[in-house]
Amino acid sequence: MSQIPSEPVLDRRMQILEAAIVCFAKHGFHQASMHDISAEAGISVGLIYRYFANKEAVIGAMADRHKVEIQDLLERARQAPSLLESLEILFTAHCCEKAPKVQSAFVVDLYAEASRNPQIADLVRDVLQTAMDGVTDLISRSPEAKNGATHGLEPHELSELIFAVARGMLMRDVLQPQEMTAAERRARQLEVTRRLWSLLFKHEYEPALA
Amino acid sequence: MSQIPSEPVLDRRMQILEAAIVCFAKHGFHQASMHDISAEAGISVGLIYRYFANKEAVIGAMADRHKVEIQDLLERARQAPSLLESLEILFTAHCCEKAPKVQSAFVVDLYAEASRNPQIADLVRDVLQTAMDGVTDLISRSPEAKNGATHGLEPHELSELIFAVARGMLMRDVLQPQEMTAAERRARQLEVTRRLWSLLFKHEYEPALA
DNA sequence: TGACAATGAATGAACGTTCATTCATTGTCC
DNA sequence: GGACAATGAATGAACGTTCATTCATTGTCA
Repeated sequence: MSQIPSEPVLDRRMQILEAAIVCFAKHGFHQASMHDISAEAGISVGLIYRYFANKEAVIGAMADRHKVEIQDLLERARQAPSLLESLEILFTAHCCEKAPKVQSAFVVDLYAEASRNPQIADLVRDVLQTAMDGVTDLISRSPEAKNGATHGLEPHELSELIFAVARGMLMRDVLQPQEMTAAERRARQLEVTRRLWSLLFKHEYEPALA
Repeated sequence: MSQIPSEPVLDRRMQILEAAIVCFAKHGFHQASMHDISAEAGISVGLIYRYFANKEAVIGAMADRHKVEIQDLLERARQAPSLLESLEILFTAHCCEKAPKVQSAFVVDLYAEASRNPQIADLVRDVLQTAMDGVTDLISRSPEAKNGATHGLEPHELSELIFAVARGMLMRDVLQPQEMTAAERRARQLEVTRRLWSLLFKHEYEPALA
């Protein structure tokens, strides 16, 4: 098979969503106009309406896509050989794949939108719950938890702290004055991950900092 | 002298800002119209323009006010008798004074705005730096730090983690389906604070959970 | 030719902002 | 005190612009 797109409709949708995330991150959901998106995608305004009912639907589809991405990420984290490495995957992928700052800005905007759009809030809450359950499970199965190296905290409590830190770092990202390189950002995130890991789980490993 | 307000101008500005934060939290900076704000304040649209050059200036003034509030908060935290109590003040005041969810939504929106408005980003970064310096200082002076109970982490590293968790909790707040009571919210925040404190600083105190 | 993909000018609603106008209050003079 | 002038806070209709959305038209391929 060459690359016949079995669903050219899906390709168009993806093309539009790809453009949309760039515009949303650059201007915010409501500041980004449909003309901006169509220009970014290199198509006409009207065509967007062939694939999405309206702007809300584009935002909704973006949130859905984000959900799938998070689930993929969690699956990858699950397959890591150690808990630390799982956490490293979770903490670095979230902000370092693709365009770094675009992702962060989009997620912060998504939460801002969630604060006043109950539909988006439901979706984000659902994603978050799934991801947190995944990490809770990851912790439960880890040797660290089985060896009682968790300071008496329950896996779900640790998971909550881990996600709080992850969100907090994400928020900080959007303040960064100019683009860091993906490598710099990754290094910084790894440092935080290790620091957090060494605090949350008892370690006879190395004395904290890298 | 009876109670002649020496600066009625400031009162009007405050009245407008009070209305603005409600509208901004409810609809977001750019979704809240000047008409919304004037209606909430119970005045006419035109009057807003007597006290603020334009909408941007209202947003800027809100951010400035937030800066002052944070500095007050830090001052209060500084006066607490112990590090744990300082942290409790920092973690609870931020979300529990006044209207709880309004504050959180406003701050998340502020960060979203910062991601694309360099002027706002500068302001938020400045506030954050001041606050973090304050907490770093607080930690440095604490008995915990002097007794080497900080897991080998520097005060500023601990401060970074503390603020990351605080921001992360704030983001989570906006997902809460319906308003919690201030008391519930406070209880939850205190639990997280204690959990974090017991992880960051070595404790022969009580075994973690309340 | 017919069916469908794609265009982009046109539409109307909503927005930020302006400004001519109103009117309660204050000051001034007899 | 009473008549009148001056003030400027407050109003809200109106303006120009932007935006989401529509749809008549054009392009494309089988």
